[in-house]
Amino acid sequence: MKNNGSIETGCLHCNVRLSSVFNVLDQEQTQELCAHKSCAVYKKGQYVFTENGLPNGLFCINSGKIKLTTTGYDGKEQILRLVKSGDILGYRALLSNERYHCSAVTLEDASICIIDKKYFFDALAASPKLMFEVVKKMSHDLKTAEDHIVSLSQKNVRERMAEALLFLKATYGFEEDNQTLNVSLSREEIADYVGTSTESCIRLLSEFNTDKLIQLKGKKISILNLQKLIQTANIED
Amino acid sequence: MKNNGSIETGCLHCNVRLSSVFNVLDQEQTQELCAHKSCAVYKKGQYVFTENGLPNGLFCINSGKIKLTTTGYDGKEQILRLVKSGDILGYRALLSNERYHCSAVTLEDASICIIDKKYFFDALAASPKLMFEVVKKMSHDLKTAEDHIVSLSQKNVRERMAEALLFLKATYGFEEDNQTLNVSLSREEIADYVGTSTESCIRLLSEFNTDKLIQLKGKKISILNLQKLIQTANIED
DNA sequence: GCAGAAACATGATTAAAATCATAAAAATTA
DNA sequence: TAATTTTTATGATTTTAATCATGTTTCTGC
Repeated sequence: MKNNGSIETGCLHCNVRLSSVFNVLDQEQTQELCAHKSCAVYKKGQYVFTENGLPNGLFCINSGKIKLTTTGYDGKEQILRLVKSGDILGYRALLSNERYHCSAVTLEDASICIIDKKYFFDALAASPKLMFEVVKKMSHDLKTAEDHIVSLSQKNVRERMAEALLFLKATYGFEEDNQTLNVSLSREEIADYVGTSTESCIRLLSEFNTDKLIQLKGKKISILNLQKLIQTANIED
Repeated sequence: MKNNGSIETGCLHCNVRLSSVFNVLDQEQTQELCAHKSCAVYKKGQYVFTENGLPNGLFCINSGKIKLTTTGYDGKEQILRLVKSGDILGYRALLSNERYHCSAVTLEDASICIIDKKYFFDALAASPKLMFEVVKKMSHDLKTAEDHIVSLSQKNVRERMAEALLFLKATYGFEEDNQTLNVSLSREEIADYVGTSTESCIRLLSEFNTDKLIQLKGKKISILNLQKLIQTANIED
């Protein structure tokens, strides 16, 4: 009885797995993995885990988008990372044996597996390959965070806003029309990523809209002039 | 011929090793390590590695302090991390098989070992314990970076300046007098960490000095009123 | 010890962005 | 569908911090 779930949720048949850190596992290891995970469905806006909580497993996003946020001073939110299907979630606190220092909230309905903590550690110790994959993921997140630091330190709000739109494109890509960002964030959420006030965020997006860099339709943002947006973000000189 | 260096530089007798990621190695592994490292001395202001360079080993700080900086837009420097003896250096690019995305510059004369790349990877694969130590280090650096993001996003320059002084205290500690920060940075370097202009940095430090929060003597900064500095940094409410 | 350069200091001005205020539009719920 | 709340929008004002300008001190090399 290796497979607790239905055939659809079996890891061997999971096409997201192939683009995840678990792609390095062989068939046997994958079945082991499958036996130690459980899957859950989350509604939009639900918490997957919360700040200060203790991790008891590794989350793996099957479908859906998630924001990692932390509550700063005066209760203001800060979006630290954005996560998509195939990504692992909650690995930092788990690996360093600490409490979560941020919360994970779904941006849309999501399906998420949780892999048993003990099994995951054993799997890591048994498979250097898997460990290296996780290290690469963390390394990438560290680089992204440090890029963000430079941006926050040295760029003005307009540049950071343009950069944020490019980041959303890089993270979630476009819809079928090849220009609409495949994620819906409120202006406040965008501001919480960019590090500005909601009003400034609204103002700048309106301005980009007027200047035909982007097109706004409710929460949907389309990139009309990628080249000019890159210029506005002032990426490399 | 296991030991290339003098007895003083042998890893077995290195007291810095015990507070480093390599403390998990046994005697035999430590001798192996010793056979695959070489040690070098750097003068203050020297580059250990530079942005865009290719890593060919892991650096381990024997003595001395190092700043990790990246060149932002308009050539402005950003200090990303501060490194001290016992710390490893240049691990991110090495582990993710990328070029360095920042440069490492010594803040004072330093003695630094470099551990052969191939050996280090083999050692990691052979010792999950060592790997976990490295992962913990990266995890810590990621948390620090994300804390910095929140600070840059949500705090004003005065708060960040106070926070930076507390960070220097946490990183390098005090001198024997138990109040003077055990590191010498120029005002410009502090500004490059805080994310402000050199002038604003100078002004705020003078102000803290006038307000008796700190005492300035050239590059030496003493913390006179820790409690008030914590208040000024607006850490937790 | 001196000359030049770099770092530190401080005032004046300008620019950027936050905050405050108000209102319209959209979404949610009764 | 009407009522209420939330989100988006935009103008006016204030605050913050950058920039510009100038002078002083400290450091460094000869």
